[in-house]
Amino acid sequence: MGVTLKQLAASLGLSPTTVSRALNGFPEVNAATRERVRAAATKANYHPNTRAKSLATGRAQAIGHVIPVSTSHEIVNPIFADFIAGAGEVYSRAGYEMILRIVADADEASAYDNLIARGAVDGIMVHGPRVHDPRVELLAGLDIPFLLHGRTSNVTAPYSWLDINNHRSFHRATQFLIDFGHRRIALVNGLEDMDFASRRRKGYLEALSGAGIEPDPMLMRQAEMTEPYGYRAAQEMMQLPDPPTAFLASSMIVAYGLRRGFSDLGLKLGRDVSVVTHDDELSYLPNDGDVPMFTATQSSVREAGRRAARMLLQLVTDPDCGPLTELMETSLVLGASTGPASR
Amino acid sequence: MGVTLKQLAASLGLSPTTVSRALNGFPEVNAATRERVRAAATKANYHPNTRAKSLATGRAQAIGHVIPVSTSHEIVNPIFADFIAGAGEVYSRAGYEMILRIVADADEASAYDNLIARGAVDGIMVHGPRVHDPRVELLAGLDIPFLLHGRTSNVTAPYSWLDINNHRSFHRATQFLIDFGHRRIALVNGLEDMDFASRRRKGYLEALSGAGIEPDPMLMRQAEMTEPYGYRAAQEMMQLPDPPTAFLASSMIVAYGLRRGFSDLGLKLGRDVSVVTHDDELSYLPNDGDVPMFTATQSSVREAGRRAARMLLQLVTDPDCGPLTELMETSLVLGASTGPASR
DNA sequence: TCGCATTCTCAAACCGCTTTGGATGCGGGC
DNA sequence: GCCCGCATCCAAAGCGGTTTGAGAATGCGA
Repeated sequence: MGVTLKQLAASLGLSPTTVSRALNGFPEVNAATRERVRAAATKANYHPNTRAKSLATGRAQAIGHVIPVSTSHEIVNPIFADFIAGAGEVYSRAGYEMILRIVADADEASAYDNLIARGAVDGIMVHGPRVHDPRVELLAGLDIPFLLHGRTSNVTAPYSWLDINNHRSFHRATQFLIDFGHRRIALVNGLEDMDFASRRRKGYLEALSGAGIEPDPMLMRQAEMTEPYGYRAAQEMMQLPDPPTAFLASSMIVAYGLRRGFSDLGLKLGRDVSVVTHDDELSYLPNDGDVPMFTATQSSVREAGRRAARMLLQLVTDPDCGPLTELMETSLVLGASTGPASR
Repeated sequence: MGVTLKQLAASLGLSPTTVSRALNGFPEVNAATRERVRAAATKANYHPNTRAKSLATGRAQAIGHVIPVSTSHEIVNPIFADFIAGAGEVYSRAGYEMILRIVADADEASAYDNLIARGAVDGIMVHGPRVHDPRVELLAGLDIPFLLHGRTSNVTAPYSWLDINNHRSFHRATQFLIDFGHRRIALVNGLEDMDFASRRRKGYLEALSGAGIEPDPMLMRQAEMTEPYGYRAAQEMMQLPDPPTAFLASSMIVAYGLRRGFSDLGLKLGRDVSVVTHDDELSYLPNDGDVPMFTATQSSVREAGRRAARMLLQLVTDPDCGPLTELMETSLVLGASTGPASR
């Protein structure tokens, strides 16, 4: 609907070639002409048609994000919003478009090759990798740059990823609770076929065994990370014959659920029972203030989005820059939700 | 990177024209030929290049979503994720791509005309409309179908929107509390330059005045809807000389904050103090069960996304189908957070 | 004044698809 | 036998840009 290059050229009495080169900064065009062209372009609100441009150049100038929505649970992980906000920032600055596909996880494979075969994107961001995730091999065979937010555990070939150190993070958190004298420590985890959750569990188990504590299956749960899940975990585990004195939560949302569970049981967080949660620093669930409400392993998923986007763009511009990987450490921030074991 | 139409045609000994028509279901092609083409296409994993196709047809087969992120607060409204999940479902079924732009609200205007001038999208979904929102007029002048999720209050010309009945919703909620004997009712609102928040406030005020209750500025707040905001509102308002006996919350997140505030004051929800909240039915904050935790004005934002997407696609396919509008009613669901005024 | 190297500009091909306007071959009615 | 209509297929012209390979204009030295 906008002005076309041809029209602009005609209005200036120049050829499309010259106008194109003028706008794209090629050296072989007179400085005065270039200025004249630039002025006319902004005046006419000329923007090159993306589709035409990318057809001609062969680059789509777009990155695809495929968000899986589990068909069984229909849950949209709230961290996507912040991650995407971070990534989006970087893309627009770099002149890239973000194209988003929401797919039921069953259709995911076809979503990728559809996206690629159609030439719609130059690169792909893979969300929510599972422990065994066929997508990595699928994408590796497809000859397009891609990057995982997270990792997967069954792939030997190198690939690009950005992840937080879930293992160390939960190892440290567990160790911290142990150092406070806790021995009955519960893990309220996300679904453990998700790679991040699986790593957290390993970190937790290693810390326990390092301290000679036998893991108790009654104290380990996994589920979709909703608030009521946290609530039920608190309620039910606290009624065990030998209840936990501390909890590890996989997200702030779950931690809120735990907190509500305790408060309904008349238990005070940080005194009667301790909680360490992972905190993705979602913008609407800030865990800050003079003393943050929760002791947390903290890492901004928004920042992760920014970094992941930058890495992926680098892979797109220079496909041979090799697999890029980044492991972000979390910080363990002391809040009001932890205290020494009382008994 | 995939097979091109030309290659496919060559491999079949046919012209590109025929192959194109065969695949697109034109009648002037022999049934046997068509089958042959189809078979070859699936075998070669042929997908038409989106950019080329849309260049040729003039339709982008894409819808743009512009998500404003307030520069001052850097808050990403969590409802976007669910709304977009709903819309995305509809788009993929209809063969449309969703392209997402995250923009600081200052740059929003330019984001729109950039998107359009580049011919990147066939339609635009407008998020988070404010009471006075220049975007509607801007878009109206741009000759592209668009639809607001929400409304704006300062525009006289008709435009397409899908909204929930915020006014009636909060009017009913307030009335419900009044019927329970509450007279000191607090409103913990979102930012009131947002249109939805402004309408909720009006509904609230009208119900109060209908009952002859003088609104008290001390009982009305507005801010970005975070959990700590709810917490502080509860803490501070309950320490007023004449504290409220009931609260209206603008979102589940705020309601959780309120709840935590009360519980820290030793007050029990539904007995000592009542809360009615709006519930967008976010997937990770379900308010259900035998007796939902909160009495709530309930409306699925996921479903809103689906409907809005369908409406927008209709506007795209038939631009003359006139401004489309839909006002979704919320249901007032009774939960455990409300009870008769005690004093 | 001419020749030649520099600048600057342009015509045309191309990216991968759709679509218009024929072309071809065949059978049937007259 | 001729002409027409129908069923199939195709060549070529776009869509709106970029890019290659030249051509025109200019400046300079000889």
